[in-house]
Amino acid sequence: MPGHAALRAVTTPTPLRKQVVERLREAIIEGHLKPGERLRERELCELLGVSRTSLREGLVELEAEGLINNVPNRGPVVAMVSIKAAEEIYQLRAVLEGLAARLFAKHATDAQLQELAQATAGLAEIYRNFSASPFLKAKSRFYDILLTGANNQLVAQVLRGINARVSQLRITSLSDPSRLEVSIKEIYRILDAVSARDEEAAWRASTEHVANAAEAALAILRKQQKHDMS
Amino acid sequence: MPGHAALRAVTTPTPLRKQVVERLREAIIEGHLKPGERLRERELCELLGVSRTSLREGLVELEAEGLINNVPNRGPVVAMVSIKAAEEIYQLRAVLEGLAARLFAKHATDAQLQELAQATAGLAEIYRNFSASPFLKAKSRFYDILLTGANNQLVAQVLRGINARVSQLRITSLSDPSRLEVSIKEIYRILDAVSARDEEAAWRASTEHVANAAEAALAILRKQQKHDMS
DNA sequence: CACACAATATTGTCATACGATATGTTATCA
DNA sequence: TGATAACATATCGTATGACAATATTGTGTG
Repeated sequence: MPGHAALRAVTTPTPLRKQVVERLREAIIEGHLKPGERLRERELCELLGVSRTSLREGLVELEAEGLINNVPNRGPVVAMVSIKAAEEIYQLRAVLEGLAARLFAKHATDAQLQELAQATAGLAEIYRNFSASPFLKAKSRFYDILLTGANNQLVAQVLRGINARVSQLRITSLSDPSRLEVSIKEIYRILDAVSARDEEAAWRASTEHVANAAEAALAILRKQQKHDMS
Repeated sequence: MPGHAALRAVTTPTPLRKQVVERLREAIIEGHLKPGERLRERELCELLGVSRTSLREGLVELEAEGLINNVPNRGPVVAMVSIKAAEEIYQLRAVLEGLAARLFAKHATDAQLQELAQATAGLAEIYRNFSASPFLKAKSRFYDILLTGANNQLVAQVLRGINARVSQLRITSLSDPSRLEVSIKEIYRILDAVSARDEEAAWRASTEHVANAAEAALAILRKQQKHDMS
């Protein structure tokens, strides 16, 4: 927009609390704060440069998200994701993504369908000359489109919430390279189903995709845990 | 060792923040705080007899739960449940309860199955000489058993969260008396399915039950809204 | 070495303060 | 008069300091 340089976009500065939440969430997902680790308020205040007031409000939000547990009079601890919890997460994810796919098949515009097709093609392309970071980015793009087209913000919100917890495990589709190829095929199945506006097929393809991913991930997790014990 | 935490919980008084959350949540669900109503911190502090610190921490939690919206520099507002939001909630509830029923069919002990049968019988009994409050209590008992037997705490937690939002609508199964009888039949269908350990049937019975309830509730909601406009 | 006990750290809650933004009111001017 | 600018007030976002209650750590004693 030329002219009127004085006009700034109406932008409310992000509240400190939100920034706290974002930075801590990232630190937990990235693994800089490890499961079981205690979080001392004083430390975090200094680290983030905010007052206890804002910090504690942020912690409450993270607790609601399930990323930390609050032990009375001991303060917050980075949540431990047990294998049981991981199973629960995958069970939930399956029906959530299934629902999203079904709703996408029902509601998505043709433009959104096309976007999803492009995203899928991009995913396959990256897979051919593989590289991790772009792959994850492309996958996240796929789900963004899917959730937008599904037109159910609540499902999107819940999915985002539990995804943070899965990320903590750092068990992605990449952990088991042998699954990558079949994983891509499963995604194409989802795309085909929604393209055909076949809700049932979209549901099946999506839930089965998650179930398979869960199987692979949980196998790795169980092996890891056994290893940890020695 | 788990179990210690439970012991401590008995000993320690519930934190003020939690009490704030409970009381406000109840006030919202009961309709004493109405959708769209502004919540002034100062007022609530006096009303609840707590400091702004504790109150605000509670508000953060309620916001995460979706019961209030925070408008920057204007403070929290009791969330408005639009018809669109209600639709989204019912869509989500259907798959969550479906999953719970399926998991119950798979994992529940025989004792839990029997409990569920009793709860269902109790529900039918109350229906015969009807009275609202015990009916709702019995229904909530049914779901408690179902969710316990499903053995997925995450699903239970999410369901509890969104149920608070549905309650806000004060559209219960009671709003449409003509649906009550068929509703009971649907619940028996769920019971029969899980009793037979038939996961697929449990899934179908449960999702269809919610879908039917949604249809009835949304019809009433739409009518209400039309009426509000005049 | 185990155990009691004192010293210290940390959390939960409160009161107070102050700038920034939003709302409401009054004064001013065309 | 009606619109608008200037001002006054309410409320939020954040910070600081305080203090009791509980948890953790360190120390001395039997």
